[in-house]
Amino acid sequence: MDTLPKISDSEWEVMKLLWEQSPSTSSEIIERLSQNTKWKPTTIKTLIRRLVKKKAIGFDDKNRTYYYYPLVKKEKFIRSESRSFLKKVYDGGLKAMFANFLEIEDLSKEDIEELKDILDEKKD
Amino acid sequence: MDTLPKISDSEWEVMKLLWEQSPSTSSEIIERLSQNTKWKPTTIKTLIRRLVKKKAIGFDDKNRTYYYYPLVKKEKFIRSESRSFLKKVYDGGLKAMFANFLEIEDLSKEDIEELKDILDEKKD
DNA sequence: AAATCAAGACTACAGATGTAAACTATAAGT
DNA sequence: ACTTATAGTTTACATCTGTAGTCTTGATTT
Repeated sequence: MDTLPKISDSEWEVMKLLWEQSPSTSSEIIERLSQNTKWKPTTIKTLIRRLVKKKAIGFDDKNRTYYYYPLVKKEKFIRSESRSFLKKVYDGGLKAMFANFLEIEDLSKEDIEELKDILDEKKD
Repeated sequence: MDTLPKISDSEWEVMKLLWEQSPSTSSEIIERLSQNTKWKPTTIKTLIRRLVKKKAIGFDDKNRTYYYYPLVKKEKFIRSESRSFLKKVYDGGLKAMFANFLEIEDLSKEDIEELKDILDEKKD
């Protein structure tokens, strides 16, 4: 497929779990999401169902229990999401965006060094 | 105010115009937005109206024509939007985000140097 | 003064989203 | 076999979004 399905903010949480660990059953997903959110199990089931409908995730049916897994690669998603964010908020200005993040986030000296290293690698 | 209103993607386009140039009349906004979008004038008027309702923008009424201007500062918005993006997509991992953007976007050597300078200043 | 135009207000309407309760069917325990 | 717990399905419902048409009213033109 070429066009990535649109994933809502809440659905993202489910995707992130599955990208991190799949296949997972819905109870596992519910279990883990309940730790960080206040969502009721049915809410999470709805999210799962919608992701299936959007073809963002699939599942294997092993005697009545579904094992869910992502159908779209994390990288593709992150890339697309990152691009649209950059465009929407910074009008595509990567440097402006970087500068802004450097200002609004607290960075330790170590972080700063690491970031410089990352930048250096790019300069090859 | 403490809680920023939620601004939709389309509404952002209006905000960006007003942050850049305000006050503006609706015809000016319509005029300028029509260049980059396919929105009908009424669509744009709806966006403006919703932003007023959300208290993201305000207006002065000068004999039947409204002059709109932002009620929330660009910086606050960008900051909040940036933070939630970082959290949602990169789980708050600034370094991961940087590395990823450097991969998918192009930065000139000069840009990289500038960013490193910013980092150095940060290190004070 | 009558007709017309422009700006804003009101109405519309389908699809997405957040949030969840109710229902169903099956597997498992007693 | 009967009850119960469980996973999945259906239904719900208000709000937000994208997208726009219609209506009203004061201003402008003839």
